[in-house]
Amino acid sequence: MSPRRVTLADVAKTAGVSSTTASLVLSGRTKELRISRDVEQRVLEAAERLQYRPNIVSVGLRTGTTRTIGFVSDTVATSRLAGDMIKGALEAARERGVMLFIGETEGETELERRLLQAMYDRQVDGIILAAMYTRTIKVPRGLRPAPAVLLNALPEQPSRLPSVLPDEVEAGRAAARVLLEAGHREGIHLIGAGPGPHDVPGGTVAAVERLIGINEVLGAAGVGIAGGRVFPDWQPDYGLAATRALLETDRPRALICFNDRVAFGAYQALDDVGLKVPADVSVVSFDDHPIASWMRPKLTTVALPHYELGRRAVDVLFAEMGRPSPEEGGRDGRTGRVHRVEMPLRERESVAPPAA
Amino acid sequence: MSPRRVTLADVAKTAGVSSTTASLVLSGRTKELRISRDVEQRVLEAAERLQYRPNIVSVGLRTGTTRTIGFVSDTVATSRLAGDMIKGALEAARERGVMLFIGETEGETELERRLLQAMYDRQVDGIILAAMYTRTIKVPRGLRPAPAVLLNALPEQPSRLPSVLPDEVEAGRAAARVLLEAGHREGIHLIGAGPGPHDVPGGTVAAVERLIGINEVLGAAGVGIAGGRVFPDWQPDYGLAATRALLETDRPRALICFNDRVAFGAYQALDDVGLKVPADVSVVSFDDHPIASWMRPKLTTVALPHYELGRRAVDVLFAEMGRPSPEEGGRDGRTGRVHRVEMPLRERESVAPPAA
DNA sequence: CATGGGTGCTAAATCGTATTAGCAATGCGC
DNA sequence: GCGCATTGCTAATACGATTTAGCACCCATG
Repeated sequence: MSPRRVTLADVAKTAGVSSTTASLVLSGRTKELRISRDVEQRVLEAAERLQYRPNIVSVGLRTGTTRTIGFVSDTVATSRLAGDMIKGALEAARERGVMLFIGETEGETELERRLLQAMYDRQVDGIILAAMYTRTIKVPRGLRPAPAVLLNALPEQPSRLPSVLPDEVEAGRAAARVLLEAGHREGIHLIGAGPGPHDVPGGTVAAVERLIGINEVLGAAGVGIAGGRVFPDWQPDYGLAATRALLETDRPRALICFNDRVAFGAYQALDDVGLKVPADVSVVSFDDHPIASWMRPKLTTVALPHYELGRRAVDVLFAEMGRPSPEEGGRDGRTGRVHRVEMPLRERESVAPPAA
Repeated sequence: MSPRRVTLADVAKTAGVSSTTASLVLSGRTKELRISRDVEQRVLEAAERLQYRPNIVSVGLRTGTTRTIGFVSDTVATSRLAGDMIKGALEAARERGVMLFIGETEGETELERRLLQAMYDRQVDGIILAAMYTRTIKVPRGLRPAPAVLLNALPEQPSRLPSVLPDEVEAGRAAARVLLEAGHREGIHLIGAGPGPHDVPGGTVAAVERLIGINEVLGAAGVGIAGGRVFPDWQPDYGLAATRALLETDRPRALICFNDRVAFGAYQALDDVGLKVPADVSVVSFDDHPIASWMRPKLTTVALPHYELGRRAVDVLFAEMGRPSPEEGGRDGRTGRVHRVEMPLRERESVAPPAA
């Protein structure tokens, strides 16, 4: 039989004091409650010797705080990047001595409701509601009982929940800048969205915002976009098909692909017609998926900072937990803050000055 | 102020009974404890109307069971596949009404110890100890307090813990069979391990077992292995380099790559010298990483069943939790069972009969 | 009419901790 | 020698459930 857990009462007994005293000492309140040095030492020593660890379940019952937060996402597994987001959250949580519950909703409202319930039943101190690709989400009703943060998502309806998002507009600017700085002024094509601001796959925030950034920088330099191709899903085969179609009519000098999988497909199409990257065509992309550095030449891309997003979500959640809960009808009912996380440019080998 | 949670006492009061009775009814023990139909109805109705949900923290304190399990892995984020393992575990857990704590050890013993502590402090009912690539691990001391399962890992020292692993030997057989069935009898090269049984990257169980399976099937058919190349890490650039080196001296007819990233590199090397897959060289691989179906031609590979591994780990853990804890010195101290999960072959486009 | 045996419910203890309220002992002023 | 503050600790309660022990009532029995 496994030895029973050491309890506070055990510590108190071996130290020869009441459990009240033991509790006081172990929560470091000896000063304000005038416990003698001697007793303090005895308790600390007993706790150390018995390897005492507070039972968090009990503490949770007593205080209502469990040092636990819930991470609810639509999908964990769709991309390697999702894992990074969890990893970031995990590490930030660990630094604070907090554990993470993980749950997947598969995008189903009913599952989501049940999952949140299960977490509240376990008295989580807060909730991170994450989307695996940046999009707007319906904030579930009954997200009341604990502070919450939206991660990689914006609320469909105005909400007082804060959100943490990649800075996609700036990412768009960065991608455009890379091409400008290499000397590109014409033949710049978009693969995955554009050229118009409404030519985007359904529901993606990323496409819209990246387009804004791209247009802003290119526009300011007096450079036009030669063309753009939208398709429903940013996968390699679509990228391949779209680039192929493009090559039938145009001779692009530079491609802005809306993610690395699309760029992977674009590489294949360029290869098929004998065009070399970057000598003939420069390619810049977004996400920094692992394949970006497996491709030849290695792909220059603006990274989605998934790890950092996860960390920030925990930071913001803690700030949220610290603040007094918004009173009914209080003036704090303004919409939640939007935190933007920088998307770093990874310059590799796929961009070069246009050939003369 | 958020409305206080509904407690069992609230239900009891509105039903006009004691909380003992309410508890009895809600745990379905009305029969054995002779509660009247009438009272039963009143309680159920009250619970329904008040939307009562038991506080699991409280239940946890009272009964010691929290309907929570801990998933401790070395890394979550290294691969897309790791996410699938978590996903499988998550879904299996959800079906049983159990939540998952997630934690990462980064391979550090101290972190692992602290993580397990934190989980035990929260009274988890069981622990899944996972490795992100199949290997032997040192079972941490103090894995005592709750049932545990090894996932994708074998214990270094004999241990009574059960483990769940992909059936790598059979996977090796499958890979060899694919080539044999296509008619390959010679020029079969191994990229990533071999040709000898000890030519494996350090610590990988997968390489050893895959080699066994490959040798068994090829040997039984009287077919020899033309050669093998080991390197420390199964990444694309190593695959590229190894295949390049191979091509300088040999003209292979078929490649067995030890994972898809290696195969990705091998494709590049073959492409460089103008060899076509599968017309000139057949390629078969392991893992079924997403790129396997992005590559052209699509890669035939034996899939690592990560999702299924995750599910099975939960199944096995539950079986473990069901059984009485092994008494000190009981005869149940034999080594834990090893559960093998089938690795399904994904036949795609990279294998063809050898050219005449 | 005391005894005994169901029947249908409840009081109270328990899990391990935090916290409020208060108690005994001491010293001090007057 | 009495009141009063201060010091240093403890008893008791609460958190929200489960579970053990048992109580009150009714009916039948001899």
